[in-house]
Amino acid sequence: MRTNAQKTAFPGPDRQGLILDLINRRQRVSIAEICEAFGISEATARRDLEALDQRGLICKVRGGAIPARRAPAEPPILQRSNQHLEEKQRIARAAAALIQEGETVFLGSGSTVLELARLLRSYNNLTVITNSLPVINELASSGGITLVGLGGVLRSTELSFIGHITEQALSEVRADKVFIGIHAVDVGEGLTNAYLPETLTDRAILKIGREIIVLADHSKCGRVSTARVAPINAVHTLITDTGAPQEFVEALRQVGVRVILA
Amino acid sequence: MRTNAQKTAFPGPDRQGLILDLINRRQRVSIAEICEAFGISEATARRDLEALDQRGLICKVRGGAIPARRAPAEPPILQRSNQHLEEKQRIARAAAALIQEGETVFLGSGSTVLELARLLRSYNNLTVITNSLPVINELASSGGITLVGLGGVLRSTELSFIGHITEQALSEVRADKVFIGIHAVDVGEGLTNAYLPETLTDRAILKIGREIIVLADHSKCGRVSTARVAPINAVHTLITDTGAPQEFVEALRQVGVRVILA
DNA sequence: CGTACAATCGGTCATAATCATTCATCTGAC
DNA sequence: GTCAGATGAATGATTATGACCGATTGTACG
Repeated sequence: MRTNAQKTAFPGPDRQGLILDLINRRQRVSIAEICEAFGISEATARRDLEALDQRGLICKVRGGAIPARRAPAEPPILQRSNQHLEEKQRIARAAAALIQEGETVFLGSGSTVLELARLLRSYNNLTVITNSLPVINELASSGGITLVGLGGVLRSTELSFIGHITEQALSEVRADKVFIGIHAVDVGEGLTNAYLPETLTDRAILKIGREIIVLADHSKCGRVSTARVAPINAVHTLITDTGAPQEFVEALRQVGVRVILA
Repeated sequence: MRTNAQKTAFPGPDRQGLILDLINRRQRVSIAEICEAFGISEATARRDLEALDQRGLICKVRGGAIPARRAPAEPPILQRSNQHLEEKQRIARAAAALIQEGETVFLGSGSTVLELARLLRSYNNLTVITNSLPVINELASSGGITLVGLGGVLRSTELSFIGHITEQALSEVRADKVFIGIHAVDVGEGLTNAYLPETLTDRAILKIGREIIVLADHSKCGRVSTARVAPINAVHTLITDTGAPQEFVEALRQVGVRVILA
């Protein structure tokens, strides 16, 4: 009866999904650009933005819309992730090079590990276990990855799950490789963190993997923090950047830790 | 039960399989295209889509249908979540009114429950347990809420955690009130969902709370879906909107379910 | 500092497409 | 023949859309 099919447009709600993608990609999109891109009127574009804004997916501003930094709206981790960003990305690339398809890997919390997660989005046939909420968000929509979240009590400053629920879940899983960030690494004191309640969870994490790989930029090297997590010989591989003190790298290698300089 | 085969080339259920293939191949198919392709009326095309949607194989959108599972960006929850948005928000407000500070509540997955989570952001001294990633993101930055994530394997179409890790974590927690959405509610068949593997997790969820509160807009009422989750007497309270059929509400009250019309 | 101008916004309204529902008909099975 | 399920047409309800208009906001200019 009706043969209007070749109407190029995307009716209704699923156009909103495309608009959302557009906004997330371009960071800022004007009403006029949306009208042009989809061949719709200003009123409709406005309504779409209104609907997306209602659901908190974007943030309307005068003249258009910007992404709603909400899920990955990280308080402290956001500030930190810009420090040493270059080094962190290099470290993440070196870490990704250690991962093969078909493997099961654990990713811990921290901004460097998050960079690693970003690189894994396009992988196929990979199982990722994590207790980091930003990592989960980063990989949630990746079709090729089986994502296992650990659960537990959310520590809101770090956006990671910790506690006995986390530890119990850890006892149910195993990983080929464990990638964690750490607050401080020292040859004598080993791995140390700033937050005591997290220690037990960190120790449980170290037990689930055959190979422990620590990601730490040079600002963490040779430092000692409050809470002891594990001795240095728990670490198989440390990936850091070329800014790490030469003698620190040497000392680590002396005690049998493989050190990769990215 | 075996069907007929008449003048049309592709009778009944067989045709639905072909439609499913078509949708999966083309990503988006309009009603009119289906009518043309199979030589059937608009009404029949609609019925086929309805049947496929009920089984969770596709996702109906205005003007046609799209595949249920698709990698890019936000999954069907996005498409679905602005249908009946007004009703959902009213239902969410009625649900929030049942929550007092100091309580521990469980929030399930689904768009209506997500609206409830949005209302809880400003609460103080509240413990929220959830297996829904959107709910976690919504409440992650809320200082007054202790947030317990359940972990498990992430089901990417619904962004919820399911599986035996989830169920084990559930055995560790208890909640004063359990709020869940559901795909379909019927007096005789009770609660039913579209996705079979989720059933065990849903049942485990029902066990952790003293009071089970189901949130379902009127489009879910009197419907039956594929997988049985629980009989109707497992539900203590149903919150729906005023669009629910009067006789449905009456029948529920007859069997002892408290019904709140928002 | 205030005014004028333009862009943008939020709302109403009419229109057309789409949807859900009902009812009558058809087909094949028993 | 009777029956159940499937189908198609018709109907009223719902939704998406675009045009219009007054209100609001931002900005340039005197």
